[in-house]
Amino acid sequence: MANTNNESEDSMQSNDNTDSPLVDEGSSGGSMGGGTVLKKGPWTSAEDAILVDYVKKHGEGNWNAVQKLSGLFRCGKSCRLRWANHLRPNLKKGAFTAEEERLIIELHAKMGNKWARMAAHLPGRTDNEIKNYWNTRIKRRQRAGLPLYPPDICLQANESHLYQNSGEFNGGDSRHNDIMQSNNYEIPDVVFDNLKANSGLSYAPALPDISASNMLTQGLSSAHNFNFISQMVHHPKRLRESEMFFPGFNGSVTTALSPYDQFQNDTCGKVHRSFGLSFPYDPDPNNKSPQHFGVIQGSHALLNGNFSTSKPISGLVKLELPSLQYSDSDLGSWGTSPAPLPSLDSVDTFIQSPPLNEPVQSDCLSPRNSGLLDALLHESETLSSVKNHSSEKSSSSSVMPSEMVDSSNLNLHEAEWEAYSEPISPLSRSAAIFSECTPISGSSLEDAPHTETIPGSDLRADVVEHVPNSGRVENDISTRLDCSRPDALLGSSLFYRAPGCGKEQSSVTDTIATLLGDDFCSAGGSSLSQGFGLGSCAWKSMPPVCQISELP
DNA sequence: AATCAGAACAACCGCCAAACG
DNA sequence: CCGTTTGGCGGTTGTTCTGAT
Repeated sequence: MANTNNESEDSMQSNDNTDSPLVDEGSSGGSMGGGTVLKKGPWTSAEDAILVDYVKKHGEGNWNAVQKLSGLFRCGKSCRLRWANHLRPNLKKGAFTAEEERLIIELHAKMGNKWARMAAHLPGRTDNEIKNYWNTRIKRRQRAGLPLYPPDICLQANESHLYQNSGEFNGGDSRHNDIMQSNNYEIPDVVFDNLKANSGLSYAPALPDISASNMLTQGLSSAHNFNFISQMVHHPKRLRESEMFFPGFNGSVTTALSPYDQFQNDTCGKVHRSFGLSFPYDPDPNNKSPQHFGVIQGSHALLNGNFSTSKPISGLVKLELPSLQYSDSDLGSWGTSPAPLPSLDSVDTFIQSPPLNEPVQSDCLSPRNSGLLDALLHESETLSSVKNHSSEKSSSSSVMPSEMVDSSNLNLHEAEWEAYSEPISPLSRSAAIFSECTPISGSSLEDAPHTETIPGSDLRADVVEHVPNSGRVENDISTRLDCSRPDALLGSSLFYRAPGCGKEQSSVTDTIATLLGDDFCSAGGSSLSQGFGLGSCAWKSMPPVCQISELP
């Protein structure tokens, strides 16, 4: 800040007040605005009072008039910010709740750094709060060597980022590239590097079937996403304006959110499902409702979450590969385990410590923790089967539940997509497009809740069965959400280095090829293979997709 | 008790787009 | 149609607080 001294309005207000409550040049670096010295730096309570009074009298807006009408020596911008972030009524102060945190992550996975939009989904919260929270979280995870998103949604997150890069998401706003980069700064090294370096390792425990399916879905949907993107590329407006991108998501979620309480009760569940992940995502020790995670999401989430001690196995390795191959029983165990999220510190510790052998890691939360090697072997085995099936892909009833779900969902949700899409929105059409890519993830997500009560062993079956049949709105929403993520491709990490959509995409292709080659080839069921194993189908479909995206 | 690192928070800056004249 | 103003958004920076060493 410009001024080092002052008080933060609340605690230090007194000093400034001694003089003119409004102008305190000494402490705050002032700026000349039209000859007047505009105060900068922390606001004093006196200033706040003036601003509040001003808004009461004149209402919000016309912030530049504040100085003239109220005598407050602050620029309009500063006034607006102060009002929006601190003085505005109905502001929710205090730490984010577990639900909010989870929602933020989910939203970020879908939207990227669209703080304002995200704030719209969090009543009483400001974009600045969310931004700060996120940035802090990023730092934390970066430090911990963890991927930006929980394994469950990691791919989704990447997709969203990719999406942004592609320009679709943000309407080609160059700024988003920056955002992406900012986000990616972490992902690339962590995820990407992990992919290559750790291809051999699988972070099996991380993803339960569901999550795996999600990931797969993403991978599968990625192609769709590209298509979507290519179509969407033409939209001149910012993404912001086209929120309908996620008609289902925004609509349902937003509405649900309005009443926060309701949101917590109802929406959360929906959202979680919709995202298909109920990831426990955040290592945040603050999580107040572990039960949440423990149950639905928890089933995967927590456990698979980055936090599970089991995951961190070999350092950064784990990129969150989906492990669909896990036995249901495993899943069940996951779901049931109410274990609290490990703190980041613990994570760090694991990372630093080597571990495959460490029994400790394996056991705790993650189901697969019994051993990475085991997991790898298991995965490799599965992988082989997966590959076989993958060729047949989603359309067929492959072994992969996720795929099944996808295919089923594709048709299933299309109508709903449209329904959710804004009639007005030019993008409504996009909804349909998305619907095509309907993701498995959605299904997985959705099911997560369902499976919640169901024994882990039944989980997969459940997914398969329910998804197609269920016309549940929630499920749909979730599906949409996933679909909505046009950006979705497997990992922004894959793309991040290449600026520009076309380049990115092409680079993606190359990267994919490389990854496939290295990773898939990597002996013994590489974690990647498993990660993409599911997605092997998706990968296969990728090339065409890329080409499409490259089209003008 | 002192120091340091990290987290959390607040505010500013620059850019962009819509609104307005 | 063009230039200016205004509002909004996202990124960055600075300060303070807190916990660990």
